[in-house]
Amino acid sequence: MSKSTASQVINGHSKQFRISDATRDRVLAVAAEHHYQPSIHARSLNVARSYTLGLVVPEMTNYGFAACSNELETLCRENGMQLLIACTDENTSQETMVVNNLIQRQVDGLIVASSMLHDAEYVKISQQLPVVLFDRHMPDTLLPLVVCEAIEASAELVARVAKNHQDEFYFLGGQPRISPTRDRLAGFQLGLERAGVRLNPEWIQYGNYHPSSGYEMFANLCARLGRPPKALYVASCGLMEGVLRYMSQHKLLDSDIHLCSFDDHYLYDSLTVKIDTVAQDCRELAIHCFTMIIDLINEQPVEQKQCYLSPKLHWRHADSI
Amino acid sequence: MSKSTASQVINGHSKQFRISDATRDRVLAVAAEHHYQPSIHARSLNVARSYTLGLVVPEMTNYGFAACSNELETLCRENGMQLLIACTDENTSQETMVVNNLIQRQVDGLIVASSMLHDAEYVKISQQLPVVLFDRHMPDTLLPLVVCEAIEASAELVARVAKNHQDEFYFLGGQPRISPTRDRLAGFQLGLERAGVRLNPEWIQYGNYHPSSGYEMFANLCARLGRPPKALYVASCGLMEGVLRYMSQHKLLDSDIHLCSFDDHYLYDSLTVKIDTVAQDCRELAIHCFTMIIDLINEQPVEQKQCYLSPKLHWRHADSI
DNA sequence: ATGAAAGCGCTAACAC
DNA sequence: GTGTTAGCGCTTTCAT
Repeated sequence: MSKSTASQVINGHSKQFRISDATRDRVLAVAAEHHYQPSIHARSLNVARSYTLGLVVPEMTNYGFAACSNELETLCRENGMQLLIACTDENTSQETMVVNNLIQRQVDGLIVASSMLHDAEYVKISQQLPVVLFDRHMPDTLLPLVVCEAIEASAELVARVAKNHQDEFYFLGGQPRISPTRDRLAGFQLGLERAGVRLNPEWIQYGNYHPSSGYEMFANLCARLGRPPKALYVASCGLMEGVLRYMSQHKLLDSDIHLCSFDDHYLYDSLTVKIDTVAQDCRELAIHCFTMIIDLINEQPVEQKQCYLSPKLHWRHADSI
Repeated sequence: MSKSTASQVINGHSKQFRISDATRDRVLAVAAEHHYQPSIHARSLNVARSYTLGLVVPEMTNYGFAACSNELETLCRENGMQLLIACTDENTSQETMVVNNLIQRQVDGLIVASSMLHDAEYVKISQQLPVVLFDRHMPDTLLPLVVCEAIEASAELVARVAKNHQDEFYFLGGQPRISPTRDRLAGFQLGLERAGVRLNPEWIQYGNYHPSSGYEMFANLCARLGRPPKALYVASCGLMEGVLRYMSQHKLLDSDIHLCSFDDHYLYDSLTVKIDTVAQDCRELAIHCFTMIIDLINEQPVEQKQCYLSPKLHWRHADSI
């Protein structure tokens, strides 16, 4: 019994190599008896694949990314792959570093929620290995991507709320040039327009996607107005965290501000402050990312390289419904 | 210039192999020019190390585990290692599977928040590679571990609250036999005792650490009493999620129930319901896990193999202070 | 101070 | 049907 025979059996190629059932069983028996564990590294060295997938996210503590990571981990595990997660802290140079790290570890594919403004880096990388952008995308990029459709959903949310808030409706966003901010702002503007509300440019505030930035922007707003705003659209869950912290510290939680936001969180159900949200479906996002990257890795045709998922609106204000 | 010389230089062993500065620079120049990336798999195959660490957690969506994972990822990255995260869904057979997976990937060490009742499996594994238990531990285990001290902290919390709630004080826990439940219950009992309150065995409810279990236990409790309990200690953040969901659905969020729990969450600051908590420090937990496992991997002496960290109490009720 | 050679454990091509 | 062989890219030992 030789190594190669054993190898074929272990990899389940016994059929196509016409190996007799007898020897196959013998191999399997010996393997089981000796608790044989094939060396992934030797295998990877040979076949030039690592059976790993790289996932790059800003932070794992953000509930949405945690949920996506969790789903992707499950999908990977069920398919004999291992997920390698790396965090960028929303920092582009750190992003470059972690991506290089993952490539050096020879990940078979890369799923990235990028903080970069341009896709240049990933266009180059994608000549080397499959890349799928998710959650965020760069303007005019041709790279495969999976994101939630933010514009129409935000517009719908905002339009309905704006009906009751013609005079003021503020917007807190992250970095102005990345897609989540741009799209959510575009939706916000579109929503106002549809409600027949003329946008006051002073309503728009930019920061970054750290909770502290949400806190700060909201604090500034309150200082400027001398009171909390009457209606506010917050562009993400992380920013909302900061807003809520400020409100809680300043006893504003039962002021009659109309809050709405992109991203849902289960604890929003338990707040006195009602928050209407655009809720992304993380499981769906994860499944699409996974099947797309796997198809790319296996060089199977991908029918739709750019996938926009429809989020659901989650209404919590009685008067919004 | 030969492969071996290059190898020495790349690995920074030029000194101890008495390689001339001239050749060293030449090697480095060529490497840079060709964007040379050493193959981790070839290296791993040779030195029988993968420069990866396995982390096993019940779920990444649990805020505490997400935070710990995030911290550990950063620590690994800063030290040239890669974190491999796997989820068990609180399921012991899945735990066995993911652990085997990680071992097969030849992780250099394993950090585990185990759902198992016994340490047998890990005792065996730890003969093969370093294992550190974290967050949870098995009774009488001698394995290295890093956990938060739960008994004394819970007792302190509960004792103070029980002063005002002599007549009833309920406890919702997870699986009765795993350490988080046992320790937190022990603290609860101790706290009552210190407050001079006699424990009514009916106050104690067990489930598992899924939010749905918290919901269900709380629903049962309300049904039994015909009203929400006056004081309640919830053994974890995940269970509290379920409790809050029930309260929100049944408009109980401004009832005068005194809630307290193990595990803190930033959104608790924004709830009308006040929750006093025992707050674990994830960063500290992560740092201790990391340094311990690295020392074990490098076979350096570990001064303290079982590390109990002191959590902080986070008071939100005015009358508790 | 540098190079040659063996071998880590596996897979794939090819010979028998 | 099964065994032989070469080589994946690296590190380490030993000879020069």
